[in-house]
Amino acid sequence: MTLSSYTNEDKVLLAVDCIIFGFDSEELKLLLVKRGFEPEKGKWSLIGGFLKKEENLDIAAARVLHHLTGLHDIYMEQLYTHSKVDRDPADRTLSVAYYALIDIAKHDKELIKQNSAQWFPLKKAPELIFDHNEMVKRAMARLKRRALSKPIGFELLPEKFTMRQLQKLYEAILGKKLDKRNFISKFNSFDILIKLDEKDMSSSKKGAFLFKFDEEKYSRKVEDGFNFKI
Amino acid sequence: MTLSSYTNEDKVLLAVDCIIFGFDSEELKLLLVKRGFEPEKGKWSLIGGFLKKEENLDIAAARVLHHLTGLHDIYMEQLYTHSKVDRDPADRTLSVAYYALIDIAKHDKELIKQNSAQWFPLKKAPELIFDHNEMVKRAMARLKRRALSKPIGFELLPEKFTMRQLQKLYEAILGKKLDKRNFISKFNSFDILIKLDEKDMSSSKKGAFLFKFDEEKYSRKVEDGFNFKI
DNA sequence: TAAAAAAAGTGTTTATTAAACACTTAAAGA
DNA sequence: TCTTTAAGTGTTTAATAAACACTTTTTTTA
Repeated sequence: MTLSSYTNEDKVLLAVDCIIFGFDSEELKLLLVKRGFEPEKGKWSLIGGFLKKEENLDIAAARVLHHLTGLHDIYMEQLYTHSKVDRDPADRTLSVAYYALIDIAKHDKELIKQNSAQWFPLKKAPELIFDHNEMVKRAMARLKRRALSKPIGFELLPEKFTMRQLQKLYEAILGKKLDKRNFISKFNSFDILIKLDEKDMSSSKKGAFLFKFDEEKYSRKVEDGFNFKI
Repeated sequence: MTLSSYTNEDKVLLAVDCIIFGFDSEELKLLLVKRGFEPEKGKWSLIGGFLKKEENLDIAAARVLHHLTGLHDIYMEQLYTHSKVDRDPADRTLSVAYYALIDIAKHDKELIKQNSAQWFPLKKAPELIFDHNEMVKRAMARLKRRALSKPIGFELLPEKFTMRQLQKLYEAILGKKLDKRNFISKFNSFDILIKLDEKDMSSSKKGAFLFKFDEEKYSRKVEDGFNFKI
């Protein structure tokens, strides 16, 4: 077989942009950077970078995220490829949006400061460059959808968490208040949490039991086709 | 503001590949082409083409589809961007998968013959080149998901259809038998069908009433946030 | 040291939705 | 006129979702 090459076709620049979500026990946050180069220098932006020849997109997105936060092995998912012809005034560039869920306590605070990055509550995030606002909107919609069908939220929580934190997180993602008793009994029916003997004393006098996610039970249930619909 | 250009970054070829679904009253079908050039010449493939500098992806996908079928204004949706480094042995190429839903009766039969394209029942489709099998799998999953949350199926049916055809379509998409009475009462509860005075006599002696989709009512319900969950 | 405050924890009832189920009707063809 | 074939039509039961309020524990304060 002869390998011909597609010599007469147009080539384009391909960027990846990451919508990085965090959660601080109260609200969802977004990690943004102040752009250090033209065009749109000084404005807020998602973190991004260009795909290199020897990478696939997942690798490129992980590299970009690692570069900003120092974190490895982060939950990321490809969202959508944005291609409006004039989306970047500097050059014909397409961008593949990825979203990432990280435990807000874990990233390298020095590193993000060096990169002039900053956490913003989702509702108070500034206007972003190019089509980044649309990317965030899409990411939010996907996150909501995922949260309703699998227990994705654990990526955003510390290893040990209280039921209240878990509920607050779901409330933040879904954008509505949930009933405490219904939420807990729903979640208990999944049977994927381990109740610890420890209590978290930071938010009440009585203290609240800590739980952790039982990855093993979870994987088994996924294999069995269990439905985690909230 | 000075527009700098990203001069040192790698550029890549970007293809679009279309998963084209049709429905023939019995089963879902896929429109495939026999590839006329190397690499993998003579094997079956999704239809595809390269993104041109002056197009966005939606336009490119529509162009590719129109070129094969002669059809305009087809329901298409971007699915996923495939980026494995060696996915195309000829050149470093990424591909954005789109899926399309068309009324199998409408396309230009001559044109597809000229392009050595052919309809295959989904279950009897041949092995495809590159990562096209994976693309089809993803498309099928998306179609299933969409069918459960909005009445997407009308794109696959002729303008007038019987309730039986509609049910068969959903059965084909969801991959399971549905109860006739439950299906009809569910669909009636959406209140987006117009019952015509005509009957289709082709499949029974009694004849079955024809219906058509009420786009106007549907749009109003979408605006009101109505949930079309099957 | 008793009362107030503050969040944790815990079940039951009711409403809604989904699933299971079978006979009658209409018309053509033998 | 009897047989055949698919169309058409409601009700009952099961499962899931939603609504709902009081008790417990411990610290702080009067």
